[in-house]
Amino acid sequence: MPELPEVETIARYLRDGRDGAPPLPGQVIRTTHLLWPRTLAEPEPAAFAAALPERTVTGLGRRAKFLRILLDQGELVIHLRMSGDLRVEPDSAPVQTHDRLLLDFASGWRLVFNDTRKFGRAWLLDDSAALFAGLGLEPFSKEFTPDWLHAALQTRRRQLKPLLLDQTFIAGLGNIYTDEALHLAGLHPLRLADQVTPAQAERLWQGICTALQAGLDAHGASIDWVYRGGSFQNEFRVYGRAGAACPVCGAAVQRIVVGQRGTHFCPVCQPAG
DNA sequence: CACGAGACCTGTTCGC
DNA sequence: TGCGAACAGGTCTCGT
Repeated sequence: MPELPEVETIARYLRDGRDGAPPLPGQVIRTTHLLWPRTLAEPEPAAFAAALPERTVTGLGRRAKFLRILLDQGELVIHLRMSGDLRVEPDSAPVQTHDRLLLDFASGWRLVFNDTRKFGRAWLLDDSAALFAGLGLEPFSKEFTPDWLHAALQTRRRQLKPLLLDQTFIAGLGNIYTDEALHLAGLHPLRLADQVTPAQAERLWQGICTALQAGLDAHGASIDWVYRGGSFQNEFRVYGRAGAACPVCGAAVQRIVVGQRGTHFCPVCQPAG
């Protein structure tokens, strides 16, 4: 579920507090409960349980789709993958189906990592540099420019859709925002990267920035049974709209499969070749 | 280097 | 109504 805008939205909620729940910074961990061992990528469960009590949350952050819970010593990194979600509630609240990891704070509040499909992972690290090594540029960084994008595209001979999903190229795009960005740019998802002109690269850069910012402004997208209050799903131009009218030209949105991912585009606004 | 298939998981929706 | 297939916001690994 979560792409950059969703993870960033969750990080902001955790940092600032929401719906009566307190901000996480300042919270002191009292104890942990690991309900599904494979959710913990590192370290071993015993070391994890022994290390966290008494540590204090000092801040929240995000790198790519990784959520960073900074501690007075080290940090807890969480990747929500397809179905993960985080919530803050009193530690007296009943454990829910698919809850995988609980952090109980001395204040009586609790952070819960819920993850239906069990793809999500958590790492307790002294230093996250190694985990983040190899990730591509952040789309909201000053280094991400039309010129950089055009030059980077020239070095790859890949279809745009899978390339934009590649986290070592640009970090944070997922299936929704990639389809939306390509539609905004008027570029076919199967176009080859090294055939993109400077003008087209600039449109793609703008499409990526516009789609991600719109997602952030809407507090992310909420679909199906995973709901967090975001509303970007109401603004989808092509994602999940196969057969419906393109908002620009009215043609029927097409769905194809690229790299095993559903891919949505307008055949008129995003011509092949 | 690029690509496709399979794995990891559970749940919902679709088609017959 | 029942039941299997297809599909879902992600990423890793392996074989070609």
